[in-house]
Amino acid sequence: MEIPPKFEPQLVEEKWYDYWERHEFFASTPDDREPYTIVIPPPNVTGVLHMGHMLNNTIQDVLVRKARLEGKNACWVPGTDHASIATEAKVVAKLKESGIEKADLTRETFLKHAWEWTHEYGGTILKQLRKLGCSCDWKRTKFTLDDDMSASVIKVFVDLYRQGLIYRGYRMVNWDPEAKTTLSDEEVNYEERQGQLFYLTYPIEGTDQRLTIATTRPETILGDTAICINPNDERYAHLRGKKAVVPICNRVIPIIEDDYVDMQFGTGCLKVTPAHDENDKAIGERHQLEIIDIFNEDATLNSYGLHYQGQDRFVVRKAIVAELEAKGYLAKTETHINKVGTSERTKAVIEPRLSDQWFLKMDTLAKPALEAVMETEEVKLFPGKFKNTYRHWMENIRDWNISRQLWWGQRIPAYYYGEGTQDFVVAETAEEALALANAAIAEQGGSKVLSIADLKQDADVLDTWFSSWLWPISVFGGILNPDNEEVNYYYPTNDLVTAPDILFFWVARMIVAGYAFRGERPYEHVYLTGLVRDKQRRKMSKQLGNSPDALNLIGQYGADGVRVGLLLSAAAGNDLLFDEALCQQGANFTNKIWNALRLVKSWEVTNGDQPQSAKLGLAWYEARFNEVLAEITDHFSKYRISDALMALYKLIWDDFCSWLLEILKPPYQAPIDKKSYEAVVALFEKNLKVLHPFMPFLTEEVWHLIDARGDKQSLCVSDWPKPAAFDNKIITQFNYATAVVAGIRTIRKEKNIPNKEVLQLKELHSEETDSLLDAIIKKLGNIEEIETVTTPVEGALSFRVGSNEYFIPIAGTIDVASEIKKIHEELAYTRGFLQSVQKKLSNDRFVNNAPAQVVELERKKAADAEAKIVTLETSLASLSSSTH
RNA sequence: GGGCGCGUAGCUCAGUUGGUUCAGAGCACCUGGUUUACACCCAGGGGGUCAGGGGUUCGAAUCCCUUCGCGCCCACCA
Repeated sequence: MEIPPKFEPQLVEEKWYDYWERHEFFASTPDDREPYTIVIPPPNVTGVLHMGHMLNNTIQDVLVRKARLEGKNACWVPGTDHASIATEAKVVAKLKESGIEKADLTRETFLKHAWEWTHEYGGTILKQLRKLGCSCDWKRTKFTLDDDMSASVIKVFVDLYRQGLIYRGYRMVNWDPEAKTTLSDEEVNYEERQGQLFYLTYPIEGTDQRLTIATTRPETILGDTAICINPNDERYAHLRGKKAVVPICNRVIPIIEDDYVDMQFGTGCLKVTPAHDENDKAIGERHQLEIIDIFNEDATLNSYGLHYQGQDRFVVRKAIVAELEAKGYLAKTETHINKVGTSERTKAVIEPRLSDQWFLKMDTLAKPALEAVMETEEVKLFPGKFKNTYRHWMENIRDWNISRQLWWGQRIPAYYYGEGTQDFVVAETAEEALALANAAIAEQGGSKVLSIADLKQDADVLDTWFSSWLWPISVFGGILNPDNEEVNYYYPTNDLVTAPDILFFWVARMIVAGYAFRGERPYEHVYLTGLVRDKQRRKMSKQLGNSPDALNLIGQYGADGVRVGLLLSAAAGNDLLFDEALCQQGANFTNKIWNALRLVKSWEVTNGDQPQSAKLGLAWYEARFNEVLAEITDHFSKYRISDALMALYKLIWDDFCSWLLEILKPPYQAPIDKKSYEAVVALFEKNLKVLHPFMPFLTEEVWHLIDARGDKQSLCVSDWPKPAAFDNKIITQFNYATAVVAGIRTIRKEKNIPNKEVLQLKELHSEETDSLLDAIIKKLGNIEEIETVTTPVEGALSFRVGSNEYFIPIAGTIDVASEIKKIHEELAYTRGFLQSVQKKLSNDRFVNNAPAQVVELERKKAADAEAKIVTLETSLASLSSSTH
């Protein structure tokens, strides 16, 4: 069969992916085997594949494919997330483009548009994952808004409500005026900004005195309902019990006293605006202050804003400062750095806002999740450094605001039947709610009987994370049907692979949910990848335009090349500095393996004798393979995927290609013996098995070409090589031989002796070597004859390996002076080394305190060095005498 | 403001409980090489006061203290 000179990824990737899918190799159903389960971190349904996804999913695919090869029942559940804020924002923007405002649509019409959008773009990212080679069980694909997924969310909400863990509260929340919804604390980013601190003077009622307060938000004075001083502040003793007048709106407000006020900051007088600041709200509650909300939901001012009504808060800030200054209320202005909260999604500045919201009590729920990571280690984080961060968060967890003022998501199953804020019931269906509502009315002594039309369901939807925290359970139907075969078999899952930025949003909450709803961890290991950054360490982002197009990369370097490129630089938990050059390295590696295939396939096979060199080389590689396999196994157990790949990369490139294939390579146009050929094909196949999780397409193609029996099963369901004991001695011996070969090569290079020119080698033993090695040295050094000598050879170039010396006689004159110089240098180094070892050995405290084996080692080092010095001195003497 | 972590070759990073010639790997770089798998390659080579200083120890990249530089997380100071 003719093998093309180059590996063309484009030609084989689709072929093999179709083949895998057609044969349902990725499909999983419960059986007797040990399960291996991963649930995908569901990407945004309307998203496209970016570098972070590529990394995450490549790692997951490596783990899943390896488990599959190991004979486990591997199940990787794919799916997408409805991502309420992000998706709703996209839909709103798209509608706006066609001239439609969300506000003009009914909820039903809007949702119709959103679903259309979802159906149009929803499959994109999953198709892209196929291009990357991801071996998901596609028939299991789930979407967080699927009917059964939503039903699970609603059931959990109702259960938690009935346990008293969900409550409705009038609270200060993070308000995103652009998305017009609340955000959880985790969705707010704080940034330092240069702002200004304004000192404003307020008249004191009934006097001509004034007091001065400092504020960063002068526009909020219109919502002031008190001035607060510290009760211990003697400076302001005269203000006690008085009232102040708010400038511009001329409202009269009390002056109150509270310990909260820091006498050192600003002027020591604090304006209190309970509607727009969490601390002020707390003070307001302590002192029963009035609450005046001056903003509309888009953060323009409402009627309390007087002549500023309808204008944006930041516009008003400038304008009101000017007005205050003009009217003599502005004492001074200082620059001031403060932290400003912004929305993770829309980047809008967050407005603290009081509103009715739904909350989930977290303290008791969080406890088992904290213990699972910190104490029992039922859940292990990789790398472990994230444990501290996790603990800190879980120990200081606050109640979770789970309501969002959006339409895209699971609607809160609370039904209002009366005018009071507490006149509601919570139920999974409207019918059930009706029954509950009628019962509640009867209990309150009412006689009215309601119909479903009288119930008003809460307008808000649930936070997206309130659905995704159930993901590992709900994808197996474990919420609705807790004892079903699927969830019992696949849950708990094995590994979760995700980025650290959603450790709290998602990972921690899934652990909470796992213990809360199944009494068990959701997964055993959490592998936290780094963030993908560019070469300058900048985060990849659309705005910067520094994020390469994922599919373009695959087109350019092949899926295997991109996978290798990503993995090579992705130490767990470290940010990954993405450089396209790494994909090139990956592509080069595919080419290297391809050419190894072409070489092996080019050999003509006969029944001739197996050369000694081939026999030895094969035995060595067998041992070496097992040694590296053990290393790789160890790396995998520590989730050091990048190190596992690098070990394999070097094994194949250096040991297999550069050493073994060169040893086996028959002379030009000569055939190879059958025994060696079959052995090398078997070893090649073992390489492919271990390499398959990293480079699935290339390895599958080579697998079918290397030994084209025609009936061969797919590599992805073959078997992972069994770890085997290996012969350490042969590895040591072989290393000695390679050192001799390297010595010969160095001399060839230094003296410009072509590789083609056959040389003689003389060996002066001081330590015994295995003569079997000679075959390898001869072949790779292009040596005709190796002769053992007992005295240094005159008129020859020399080099040393260990304490043995090698001589290569060459025609023409030898530069004796440079040979002597070389030996002098080696001698100096070895003497220095011996001295430092002897110093150690003559130190009684070392000999007495160090472990015996360490001391023994030092003794051996000394003996070896002494032997080498003797060798060197003999050579030197011989060279010197030859000059006379 | 509090907490956590990092600083090793030009770059990205390994270096487990202090002890093999422990100062490493990959990439990059330098030199030479193309009739006979691969120039997407082969062979050879250079390169680091392990951030600085102090200490513990027979012995420190590794443990302790300190200085400098950097990153992340948490926090209501107007």
